[in-house]
This record gives sequence, structure tokens and C-alpha cells, in this order.
Amino acid sequence: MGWVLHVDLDQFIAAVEVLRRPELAGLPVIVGGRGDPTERGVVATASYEARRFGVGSGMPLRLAERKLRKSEEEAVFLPVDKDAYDAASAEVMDVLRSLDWGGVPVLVEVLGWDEAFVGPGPDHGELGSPVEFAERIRAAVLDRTRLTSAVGIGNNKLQAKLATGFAKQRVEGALAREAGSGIGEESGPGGQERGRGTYVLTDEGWYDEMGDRPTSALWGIGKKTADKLALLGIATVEDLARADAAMLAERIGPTTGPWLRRLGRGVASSEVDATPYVARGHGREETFQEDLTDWAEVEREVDRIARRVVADIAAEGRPAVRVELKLRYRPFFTLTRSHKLPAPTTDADELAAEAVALLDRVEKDRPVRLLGVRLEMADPS
DNA sequence: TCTGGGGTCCTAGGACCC
DNA sequence: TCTGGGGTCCTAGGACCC
Repeated sequence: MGWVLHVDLDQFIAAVEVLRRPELAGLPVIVGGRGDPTERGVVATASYEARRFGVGSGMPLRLAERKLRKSEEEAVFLPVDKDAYDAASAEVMDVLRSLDWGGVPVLVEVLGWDEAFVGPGPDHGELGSPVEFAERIRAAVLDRTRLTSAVGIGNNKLQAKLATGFAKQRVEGALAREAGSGIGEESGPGGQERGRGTYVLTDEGWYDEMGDRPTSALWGIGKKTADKLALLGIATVEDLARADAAMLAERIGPTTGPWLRRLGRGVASSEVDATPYVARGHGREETFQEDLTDWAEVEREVDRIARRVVADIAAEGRPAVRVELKLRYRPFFTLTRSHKLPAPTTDADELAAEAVALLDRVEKDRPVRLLGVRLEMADPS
């Protein structure tokens, strides 16, 4: 049976901010939007200190500000700095790629800024304990980037990913208990004690660990799908595992139904795909601080956003093959319109005109909250 | 307190063709 | 005349994830 590990940095965005501004350590730090809690925007990451006041990701900045007003300490709101996180993330991934397991370099599949799957490279020798290797990963990342992490271990990617979540829960639970009892209050998040930030979830332990949990505990099942499954009498992971395959295919879909059943059984790929990420497309969207009511302004904004996206794809040297416009009306009704181009192009005037032309296919007499433009690119040759 | 931004993949209906 | 079946492309929307 093979092994896959999943590495996930602790509080990645907040941690990067604290590293370059050490005076923020120990303060409630909230990163989101432009860093102005009076603006429209949501929390990207909240430090542990901020979470204590009930602030979490996805929460409107205005609400976070209200909650933290009760805090004794000065809360710090910071803007999202994508370039800084890109750079820190690249460092972490380089550390992971530099590791050997069983005598050969590991394979690393990057999932986002702060996560990756790590698996044994081809033709490896004796692997030894995956728990030992997980500790080596965490030590190397901490040593070379000063960032703490959790590592999940499984027989496949699904199990490893879920295991990381359990590792984090255990660390956070321990920290909360210590804070409550006054022990180790200064140790901060991500205590790197051996074993604490590592968790193992395998085929063998699958049903003991997961069987009674709701289906939404699975990676890939959100609220909507969980509700849909509940209507079919499927509440837990074990229910899902036992469900009739043909019924799931018929009620959920020919691809998604069987996939959900595999999730319930803890079955997933263990193949770590280290091929570099190639984007399908790029887009930008913007929520306006005040809804737009002047249609000429809407057209100007679409033109402006489109040109920024053209610059983004030009940086990759790949032409656009499809233009998509996204529009959100007040109060929160969202729609999209898209158009496949007659021929791939990188021409900014042409692409901006295509995006603006898509506005002809929507209602013009309603206040606009958000505009977005997305360009799908040709496959790289 | 009204609800970000950047992505991916799947589904489903209609057009169109044979 | 009241009418098939399959395949593929295009478009819009839904769901999920970080």
C-alpha cells in the first residue's frame, strides 16, 4: 500500500505578514480586501488571536471590525498582497521539492499557495516510516522558511488531505485547552512538537474515523451536495459508501454519482502529479464600493478590467479563445455571458471590444455591484 | 454585516449535422 | 408528413475549493 502526504501551512497569509512585520506577533491580524475594514470586502485570513473573537475567513471586513472593537488589543487590518504570498509559497514548494524519500527526490503536486501533496518519487528505495518523513517535512519547512505546517498521511490523496484537517484540529484543540488553563499561552500557533501536527488516515482506519461523520466532511462535498444526498436518505459517510451505485448515477449524474460513492469509501487517486500547473484561463473581477448606475461607466469599467486581463494572459504568451463577462446586480444576482472568439487573439482592443459587446446581452437598467472579465486561453502548444 | 477574488470541473439544453 | 437517434459544439449556470 502506497503513501501520500499532504502539507498545509498554518495560517499561511497571516504568518507571512507577521514574518515581515514581527511587531504584529500576538496581535489580532486580519488580512482581506484593501485592508480597510470600512470597505466592501471579506477576510482572507485571520490570525489565531483574531479568531478568538469569532473572526473567520469569508466574513465581511465590516463585521470583523465590529467584533474586534471589543478586543483589548489593537486589531490590525492588512491588504491582500498577492506577490508576497506567491513568493513565500514558491519558497515552501522549493523546500518540498528538495526533499528525498527512499533515496530519490519526492514528487510535489501544488494545490494552492499553502498546500501540496508529496509522494515518493519513481524507483525509490526503502521508504521507512511516513510519520518520520512527515516530521522531516515540517522541520525542513520551518527551518528554511520559518513557517509552521501540518502534515496529513494517507494511502491516497483524499485521505491525506482529510488527515491534515484532523492534525490541525488537534493542534488547535490543544492550544485552546492550554490557553484556557494558562499553560503555554506564549507558545503560539503551530507548536512544532513532535507528532502534534501530523495525522494518519488510511484505508484501515477509514470507517472508524469517517464512517459516522456527515458527508460534508469529505473533500469535494459541500453544503448543496450534502443537502441533495440527505434527501436521498444519505447522511453519513458510511451511508454514502453503502448507497446503491446505479441510484447515485441516476439521481446525481453519471460522473458525479459514482465519484461521490468512491469518496464515501475513501477511494481516490494516490498518484502525485508533479507536472507544472497550466492555467485554463485568467480573470479579474471587482466589487465596486458603490453600485454603478450609469451604463456608460459600466462600459468603461468592463473595458478597463478586460485590458488588465489581456495583460495577464499576454504575460503567458497564450492567445484568448473565449471571453466571459460576469455581472452582479444589486442586491446580489449574478449572471455570466460568454462568447467563443472566431479566432484566437491577443489583441487588447479586440478583446476589450468583445467584452463590452457582451453587455448588449444583459439588462441595462439595474444597479451593478460587480463586474468581471475572464479570458480562456488556447492550450499551450 | 449584506455576502471577495481566483480558479476548476460538471451538467444540461439547444443548435446543428449526419 | 407529427416525425429517429447519435455525436459534437456552444452557452449558462451550479458547485466546490483555496
